[in-house]
Amino acid sequence: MEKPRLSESQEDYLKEIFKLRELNDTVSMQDLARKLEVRPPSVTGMIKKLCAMDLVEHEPYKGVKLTETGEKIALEVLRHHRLLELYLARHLNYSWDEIHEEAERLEHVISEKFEAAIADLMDHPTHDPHGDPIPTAELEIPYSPSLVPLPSLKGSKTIVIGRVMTQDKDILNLLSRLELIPGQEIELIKNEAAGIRVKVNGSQYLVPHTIARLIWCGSTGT
Amino acid sequence: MEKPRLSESQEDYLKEIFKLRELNDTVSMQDLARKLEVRPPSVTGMIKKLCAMDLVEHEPYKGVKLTETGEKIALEVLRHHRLLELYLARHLNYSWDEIHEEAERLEHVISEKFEAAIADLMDHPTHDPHGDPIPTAELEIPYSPSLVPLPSLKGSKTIVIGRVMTQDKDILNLLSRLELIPGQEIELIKNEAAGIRVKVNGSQYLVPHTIARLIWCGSTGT
DNA sequence: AATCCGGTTTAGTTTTGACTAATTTTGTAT
DNA sequence: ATACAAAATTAGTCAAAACTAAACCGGATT
Repeated sequence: MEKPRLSESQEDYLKEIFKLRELNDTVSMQDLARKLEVRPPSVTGMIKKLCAMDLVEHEPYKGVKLTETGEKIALEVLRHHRLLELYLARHLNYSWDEIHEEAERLEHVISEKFEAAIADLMDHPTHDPHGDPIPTAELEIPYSPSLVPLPSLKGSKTIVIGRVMTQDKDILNLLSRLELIPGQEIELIKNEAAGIRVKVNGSQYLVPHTIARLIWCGSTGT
Repeated sequence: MEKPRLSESQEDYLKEIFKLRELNDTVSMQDLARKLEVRPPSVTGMIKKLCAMDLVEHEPYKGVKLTETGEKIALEVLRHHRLLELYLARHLNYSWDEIHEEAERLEHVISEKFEAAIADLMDHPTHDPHGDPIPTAELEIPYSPSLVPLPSLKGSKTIVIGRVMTQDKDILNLLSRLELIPGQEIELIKNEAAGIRVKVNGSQYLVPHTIARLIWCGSTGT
């Protein structure tokens, strides 16, 4: 099975299927259409092609999942994306909310050489600035400490942010200004009706539930 | 006149027209077809579209040239390309013969932010590793010392390589191994029938005329 | 002046990946 | 059991950018 050259679209489909699978366990045409910003018939059409290439399996009216080969490719793209995000942040002074957009375009065009060069330069990091795991060069997903969404936590304690699961620029921008970013220790004050009250570096905020559920936390380095 | 969003193909056409214009002063469909690795009818077709967008002017059966707007865009792409080449060489340890290929793909997808970031990082360089001038942020072509092709030189003297005008990987690879690269001082020995005899860092080579005419030289820093 | 030939253009086709409109399926609610 | 609504699929269209084959200039040669 030699390696077929995929279009950027096709890579995006595979990547998105992979990411949706992590959350939903069944991936619908509609979810894909929303994420990829295309209409459902376009998705059905593309899925058919990917099916013919043995990159996905499709039960009509049920859902899609990646084949072994499809997942490999998705992980390659994801590795490019996340290495690039970290690289842009660390070496080119990109702010937290700008990195996604640029990486989204670059991920499809960098060579293996480029990938290896920036991975070397950054000492083979395991997580990107949003806390997302970066697949290794062998396309394994690295170990991550177990995390839970902020709203699921009870009582009041000190925790650390592990991952922020959105790529919405405005939300990211807001969170970065509040320093609600991976690695940050925060103090859980109270779970109120309107949101979750937290203390960050001395400042106290009420984080609305809609935003709080995007923030995944773990216990502080014990 | 608002800024139209161009496809990568279209950017390549404009860039190539600009580069050919520097050499030939009239740009034929065939030259373009060769450079872009496309058939002549494809060129005619695309030129028509670019004409309709007021990016080029076309005298049928004569040739094309860029309009003001078209040239601006060509210079933008060229700036991206040449900044990227230098960046890859300086910061990601790319070898001299690898940079062109990668820059060729990246030039179309990097943002203004990326461009500015690497330009800053490198202190706003004026020439890329091949000695080609890098258009400024304002899209002016920077001053370059005047150069002449190696075969046009008579007598025996010491000169400095200013520019190597090819992007053929094999030739670049050869030249870099002989250290025949911009900035290098070389000693002109003799213009023979088979080529030009030069001395570089103590080693003497016979450079065939086909290759010698790609090497442009200036006088050593007086 | 007529011819010829290389370069250019026209005409028509293909592929890719989107779209809309119409139809079909599936699961749920009556 | 039937009907309905949401989701998925089919059928057919469009635009971009390439292609081939065929027709068409226009400058050099005779």
